[in-house]
Amino acid sequence: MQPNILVIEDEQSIADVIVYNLQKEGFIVHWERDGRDGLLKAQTLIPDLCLLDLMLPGIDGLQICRLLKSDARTKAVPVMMLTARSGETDEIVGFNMGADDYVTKPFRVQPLMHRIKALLRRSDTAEAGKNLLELHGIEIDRTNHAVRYNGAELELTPTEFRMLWTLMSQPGRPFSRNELMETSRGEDANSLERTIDVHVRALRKKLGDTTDLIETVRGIGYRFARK
Amino acid sequence: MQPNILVIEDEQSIADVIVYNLQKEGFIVHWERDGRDGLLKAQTLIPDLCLLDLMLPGIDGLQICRLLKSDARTKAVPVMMLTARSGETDEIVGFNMGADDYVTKPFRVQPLMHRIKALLRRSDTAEAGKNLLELHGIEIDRTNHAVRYNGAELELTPTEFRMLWTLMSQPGRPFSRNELMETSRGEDANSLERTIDVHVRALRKKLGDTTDLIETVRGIGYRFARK
DNA sequence: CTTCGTTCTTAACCATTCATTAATCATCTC
DNA sequence: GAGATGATTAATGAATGGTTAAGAACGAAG
Repeated sequence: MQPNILVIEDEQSIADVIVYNLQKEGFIVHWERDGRDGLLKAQTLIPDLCLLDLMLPGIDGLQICRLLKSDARTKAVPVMMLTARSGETDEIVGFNMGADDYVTKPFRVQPLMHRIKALLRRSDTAEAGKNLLELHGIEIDRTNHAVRYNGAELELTPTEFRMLWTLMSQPGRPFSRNELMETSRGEDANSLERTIDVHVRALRKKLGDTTDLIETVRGIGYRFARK
Repeated sequence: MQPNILVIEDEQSIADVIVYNLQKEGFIVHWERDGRDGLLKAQTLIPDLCLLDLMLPGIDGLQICRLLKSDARTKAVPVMMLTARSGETDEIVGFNMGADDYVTKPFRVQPLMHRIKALLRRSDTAEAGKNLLELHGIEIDRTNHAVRYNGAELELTPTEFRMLWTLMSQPGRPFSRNELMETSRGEDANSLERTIDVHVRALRKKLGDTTDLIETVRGIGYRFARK
């Protein structure tokens, strides 16, 4: 299972450390340095966790957090706040704003990683089934990294697996090729659009070409059939 | 079976809520309000899980946790920390002290219950009750540090043994190389990825190369075959 | 303290699989 | 029908995993 983590942090040096370590832990990492961009990203990507700096250009972290928590789509995304100052109001307000946990700068990396994992674990069990999606006889299981189609196990490559997960996580919603690539590969997703087509082709083939569960939305991208 | 849960918490109001809800879930609940008493209780009772407040009269929670984890009898008891403030170093140390999970106050009851159950589930196979696992003719016995394959005793090195235990504790779930290394070597697992491959290779060889009980999950890690 | 044997790790190399690209064909839209 | 967009295929190169052997680290015994 490789959860998507969105990091919204303007300080390059801090972001670097965080991103590097998250990647080392096997997460797919997305980094936005501006508050507004971060919010937009969160709403399209719907990450598994959002790591959010309190002080940001654009909008400040609290605003973002509040907006995330009041939007039905992102309501369930656990938010970990990164606050510059320890103590006082900032922090307390952080919790009223709906942040699920927070860490004060300066922080050490290892504990931060632990807490991120703990937070993910927490939200996993809380809304059980977040690691298992099922629709149209397709079952995708992130815990066991397995896909079954009408009971039969399918062998997917890592990229295919992540793309299918993305598509199935929001059935009916079309994803641009870029979005698809980013949710499966993270930040540094710079490939030609045809590349994604090839992966879709492979997926369709493995799912059996008969019923097209992955639909093409001309001019936009692809989507998983809702019904 | 009704697991024993030891709650060490000095605030009456909080303890009430926790105890009430745990009982409602069918657990046998023990409550100590003082740190020192709690420690003694833990050592005599050996509960299936210990819910531990960070700030306590007597000894503080971290001390207790550390003592629990350094005592052979209570080493395996999963500890869930209850911390007053998030973000502080206190907490961060909490993980270094060996706590298995933690929750920050104020907490909501339902998620706490979920996480307690999750922690129990996790440690059922991994830690507490079970010291013997059996699957596909392989029998691994932690008390005697012995492995049998179709009756025949296998000679495994310590690392191989721990890795096999980890893998078999959750058949079907793939473990990243990092996870595998951490569970067999502890926190500071700092080795190349090939190192793990070498151990897997050795394990596979000893298990007989014919049927691959340890499966490779490309891009993720390894898992023990579920079926 | 040295020696020996075991176990763990590293490094180097090989094998396989996967992602990407490019090239060509098909289909849709205006 | 022309231009744009998507589908398909095969080729390549990069990423990933497998394997082996050598030597570092550790511990036990002399």
